[in-house]
Amino acid sequence: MKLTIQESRDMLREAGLRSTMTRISVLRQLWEETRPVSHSEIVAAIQDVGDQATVYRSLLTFVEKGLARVASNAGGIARYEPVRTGEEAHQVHPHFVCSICNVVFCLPESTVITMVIPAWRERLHHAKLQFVGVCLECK
Amino acid sequence: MKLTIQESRDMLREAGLRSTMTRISVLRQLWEETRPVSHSEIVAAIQDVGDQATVYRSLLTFVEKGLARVASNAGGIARYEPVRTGEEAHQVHPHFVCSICNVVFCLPESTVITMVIPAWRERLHHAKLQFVGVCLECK
DNA sequence: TTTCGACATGCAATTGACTTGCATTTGATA
DNA sequence: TATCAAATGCAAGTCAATTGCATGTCGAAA
Repeated sequence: MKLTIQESRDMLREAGLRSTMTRISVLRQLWEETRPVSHSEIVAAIQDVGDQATVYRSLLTFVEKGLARVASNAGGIARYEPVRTGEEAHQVHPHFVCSICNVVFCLPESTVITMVIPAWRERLHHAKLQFVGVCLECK
Repeated sequence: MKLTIQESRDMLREAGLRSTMTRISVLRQLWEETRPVSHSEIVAAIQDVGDQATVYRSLLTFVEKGLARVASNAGGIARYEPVRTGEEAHQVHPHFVCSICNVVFCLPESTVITMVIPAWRERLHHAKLQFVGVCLECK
């Protein structure tokens, strides 16, 4: 799902952040991808727009402000995805991780059904469900 | 759950590995812990028994041979846990991750109920369920 | 629209977990 | 106990992540 520049500006403003070239580019890139992407992938994708340290700090800020989250740390590499409005905080968002190439992609919500017993629900404000296997490419 | 030295030797032998001081220490340490531990935590725990590179290679080997697995990469740090016999490959093993201090600990299986639709079951040979929140210490 | 201060950036350097090369040592089989 | 593939110790290298600091810029107020 793509984001217009104006939509990006609005989201940043709403989060209390200044609109800068790098931030807009990073945010749009996150929304353009269909899977969680790493810092270096974003740097490569928006090359010439902002330094890697700036991209890094943008991502940190986005996570802090709730515009993005770390979807996975598979293979020791953080992968980010946008937080879309309407997503329940405790909702399980399933990902598939290839144990060979470490690619991460989203699974349809309908792939899994998960329930958390009520006593824990409050304490688990965000859930990550990660399935590890071998992707079709590596197979 | 502790492991005797003899039990450790047996497990290593069964996995086709030589029994060495470092491996026995690492394996026993994994089983002694009640939560997944990082490479550096193990190095600290078994100090004087083996070099960090050896501990590292032991862990890699254990994962390869199915004696251990990476339970989490939270915060970019790999945490290992022993694979106990009888654990189904596709069984969901839930962990709690503190979003502040990154501590990882096991949740009782009964905390969550997860179902994977049959069409995907084969391809998802190992599942990781990770709940992110704030631990009591950080609260 | 200009000014100004806090915020954000670019660059370069550092950290720290992870990983590897290689000479030496050692477990376990013959 | 002789043998040698496997395992180790040491030191060095890799790479993502992180930080310090001087400079640049957004955007609210004048």
